[in-house]
Amino acid sequence: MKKKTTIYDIAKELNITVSTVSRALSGFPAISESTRQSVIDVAKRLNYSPNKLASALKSGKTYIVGVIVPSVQAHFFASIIHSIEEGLKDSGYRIILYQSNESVENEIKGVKTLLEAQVDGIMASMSLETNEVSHFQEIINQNKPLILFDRISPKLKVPTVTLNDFRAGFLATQHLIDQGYKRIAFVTTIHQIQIFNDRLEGYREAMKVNNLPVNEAQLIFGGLSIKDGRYGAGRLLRGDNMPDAIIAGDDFTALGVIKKLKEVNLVPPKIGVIGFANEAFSAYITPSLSTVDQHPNQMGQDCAELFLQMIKQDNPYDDIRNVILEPTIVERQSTEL
Amino acid sequence: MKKKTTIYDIAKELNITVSTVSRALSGFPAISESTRQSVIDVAKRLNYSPNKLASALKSGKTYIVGVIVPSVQAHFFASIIHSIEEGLKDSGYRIILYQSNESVENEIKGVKTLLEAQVDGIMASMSLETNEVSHFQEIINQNKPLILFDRISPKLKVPTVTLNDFRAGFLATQHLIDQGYKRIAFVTTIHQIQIFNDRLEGYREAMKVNNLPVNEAQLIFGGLSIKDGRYGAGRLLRGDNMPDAIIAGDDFTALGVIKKLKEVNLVPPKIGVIGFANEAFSAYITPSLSTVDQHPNQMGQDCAELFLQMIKQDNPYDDIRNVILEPTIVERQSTEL
DNA sequence: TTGAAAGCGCTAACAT
DNA sequence: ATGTTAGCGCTTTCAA
Repeated sequence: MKKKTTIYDIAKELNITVSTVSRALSGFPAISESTRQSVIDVAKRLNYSPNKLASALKSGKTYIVGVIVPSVQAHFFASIIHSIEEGLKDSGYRIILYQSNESVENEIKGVKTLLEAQVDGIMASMSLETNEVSHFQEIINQNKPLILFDRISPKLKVPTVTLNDFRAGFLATQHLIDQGYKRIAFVTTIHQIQIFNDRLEGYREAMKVNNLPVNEAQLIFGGLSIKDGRYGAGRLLRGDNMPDAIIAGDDFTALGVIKKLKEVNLVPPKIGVIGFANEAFSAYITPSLSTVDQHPNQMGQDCAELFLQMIKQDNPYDDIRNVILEPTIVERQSTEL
Repeated sequence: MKKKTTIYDIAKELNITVSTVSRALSGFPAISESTRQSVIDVAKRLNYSPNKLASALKSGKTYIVGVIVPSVQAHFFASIIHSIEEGLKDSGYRIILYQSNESVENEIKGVKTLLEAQVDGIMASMSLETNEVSHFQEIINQNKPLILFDRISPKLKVPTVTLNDFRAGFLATQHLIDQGYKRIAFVTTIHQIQIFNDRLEGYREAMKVNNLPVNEAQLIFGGLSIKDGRYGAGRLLRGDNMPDAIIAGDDFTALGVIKKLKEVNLVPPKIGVIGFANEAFSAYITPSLSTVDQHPNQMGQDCAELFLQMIKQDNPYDDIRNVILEPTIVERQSTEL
């Protein structure tokens, strides 16, 4: 391995100084076209590759944004990440990904790691476990942009991009009611995450305006996963006054619910099932799953925009915007009574 | 925003020098327990957070590994990433993700970006478009570990982790034959990627040892996606001597094939369908999809191990190991004649 | 056990 | 248009 070329090597080669080289390479205007060209030529010949670490250390800007998500395995988050990248790429910002795997501990470690890596800002969606948010506060203290999306906390006064989750819960419920379902159960998470509470409230509201009773025994609080869906459905089947429809906390949970229902020959839409997130598989399972589209691509795009705006301001938290997207119902077979 | 605390602030506070602070913080042995403790106390009090950029610049090690994958949206790659993280975390290495989105151009940009960010090594799975591999050569020239997984190139003499893809193709075919299928078609990619060629060769071999003819008109070379699967199945249906089973290049393609077959009432297993990768949805579609498990978790773990071994050696390319995993057939309804 | 000092590769204010 | 120079925050050799 030959030692890496630096701007000093280029400077020596051309008998000029490093500052000239630096300027030539970074597109500084006040420089003669001929020097610029020769610098670029020599750089190419010596196979020069800039050390962004050094430049970042000096300039204080890494052009890297940290993104923290519960998991990339959910199509929902994968899509958001994709559009964040898309929305950022023209401005030269890159992202570095950190997965919390739904653990606060990992999330705290993530914030720490990203901050130590001197990222220029952080975008995050919280883990299910997250109650306490002081680790995020540190980002704000450093006056670096923090943007929360989807799973946010009201304790943090930062720009956010979310779905109107109350409305999402309302629409999902109203859709079931419109299809003729009446005894509607809800299988959701036990964790105190705002968006899940909002959805539940939306559900209550829809039941109320339609003069339908909410059977509190049919609100199942557990986890969100295929397994939890099976379990939740099982409990509902064993209870009195069986529901005729089930709203599941997300599409994975809905999948578990459906599996359980199939086993006891109550294949949807015999019992209606609707989920949230419009996962990749939801259109392809049988029966296909009705769900609520949360517009991940729009979310990612908005995150990117908010970030770009924040770094333009002298104080990123001068003008805190909270973007709220409207959910869309995706009607499929599982609710097609 | 108060200025960030540095080791100088801590040093001043305690009337010692930065070198002592640095040593105290990095677990240097020859230091008195009392100084170490007071340094740690003050660091905490001043809310010190190390600048890894500076430390990396000086030490030449970022403890970051770049990972390049075609897309995180495929469960297969998401699983690999997850186990790479898992396998690396005890050694203090973090990963930064780069998606090529199946474009060579992006892939080249990815290598460049990661190298400029001074990552300590790179793990990559190539885009479908990649033929020319000189951009990867640069990593080797810098004497940094490069590990290729799944989609590799024989042009690069580096450690690899792959599936025995010849065997995968063979087993998939043999499975169909064992189920009683005889006229077996293959829908795969037009791109010259080794693993896809190997699978095709495995298929040919299995047909041969079973004395079954290969109908060259029933080898469809196109893309790999739901859309491509539909298209491929369509072409096969319109041809003479319709196949009684179809091997699809991956599970997404298989999904497209199944959708098309359902439309014409040839629901698998009436026509057998098998895919590759055991995607998340494959168990849940109807009929559930038989597929080839490529052991992504094992792959990720092996990548991490190879990397850890490479950085331990003085020359990372001293002892090039090529790990080959054995595929496993996952039998489901789509081939259950 | 601790200190002094050089320097990683780059940028940018100031000077010419 | 180009040069000089002082760091960014840290690690590490050498000396004490």
